Amino acid sequence: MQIGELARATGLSIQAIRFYERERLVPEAPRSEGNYRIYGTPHAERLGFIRRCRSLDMALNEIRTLLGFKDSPRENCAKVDLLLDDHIGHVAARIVELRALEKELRTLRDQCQDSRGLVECGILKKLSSAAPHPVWPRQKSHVRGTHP
Amino acid sequence: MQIGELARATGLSIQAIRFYERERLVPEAPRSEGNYRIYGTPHAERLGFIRRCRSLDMALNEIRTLLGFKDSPRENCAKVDLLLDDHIGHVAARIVELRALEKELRTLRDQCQDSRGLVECGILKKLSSAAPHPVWPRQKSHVRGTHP
DNA sequence: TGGAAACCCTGTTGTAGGTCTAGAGTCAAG
DNA sequence: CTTGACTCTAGACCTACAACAGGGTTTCCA
Repeated sequence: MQIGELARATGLSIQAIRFYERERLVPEAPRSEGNYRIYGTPHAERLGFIRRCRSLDMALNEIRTLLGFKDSPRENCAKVDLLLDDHIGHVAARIVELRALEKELRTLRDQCQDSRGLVECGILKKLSSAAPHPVWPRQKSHVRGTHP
Repeated sequence: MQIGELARATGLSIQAIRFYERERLVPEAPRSEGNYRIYGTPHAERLGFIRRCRSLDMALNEIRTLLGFKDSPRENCAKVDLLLDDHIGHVAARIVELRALEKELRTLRDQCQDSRGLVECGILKKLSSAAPHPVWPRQKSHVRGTHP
């Protein structure tokens, strides 16, 4: 199987597959005579695992850890739990943050009565004035905002 | 006012202020004899505006647009509304996504009964098997995930 | 007068998770 | 022999800064 077919099979992009190889999440694929990467089902399965983890929004380092657990099955299952609990915690925290943010944005949005001139635009006025409560220090958490 | 004092006043980092200047979100500050940037209250106000927008998780491009509206007050207030509505939409959509994600993670988490050996770890088993429903194509939306 | 501390400057590199492009090589069909 | 589909590598680009290196400036105190 060449990389294009593998990409279609896994739903990953060709560049993503090469990227994961560079990042050592998957072993280097053997090459054909013409230097094309050749894959088998084990590769496809491992990449499927990665894709499912990514669709759960895990970081590559978390996935790396999980793959390590899979690769050396002497470890304890509890560590997998811990990683997942950790990740769930981050997701839940981000949801709380975003809900507060949405509320604040809707309040701001309601400042605009209708399409009167910009000079009186309540939204810009609010954004220009000092914050009623101290603005939070920018998030340093493991949790991203709303832009990709 | 030097850049450090301005940073303390606005709650931004010094690097962020210089970054916003390079990105032309604020005009270039005049310099002192020793080539230090010198700021006045208009700079502080503009940077405060930017900071409040950032704390609402707006992208720099959205902020640039808002600043443009402020700078040329001939435009219609309705455009500000539209931008904000758009942004609220993205935030709301991300919340929906993250809630589905959290649910899926908790289901996965429940696969682990207790600390039995890795070979039988239900979580890894689930992650290894094909997805029950087709995994969503990776998000291309304007909305970030859970890692910063 | 000299030196330390605190401040500032520019420029470069790194972050996460890839995408996109350029320029070149490979392979099968017509 | 050529076309088109596929692949290769290397490097730039994206966001919104943070961190650092290697220097200059200003001020205070002995």
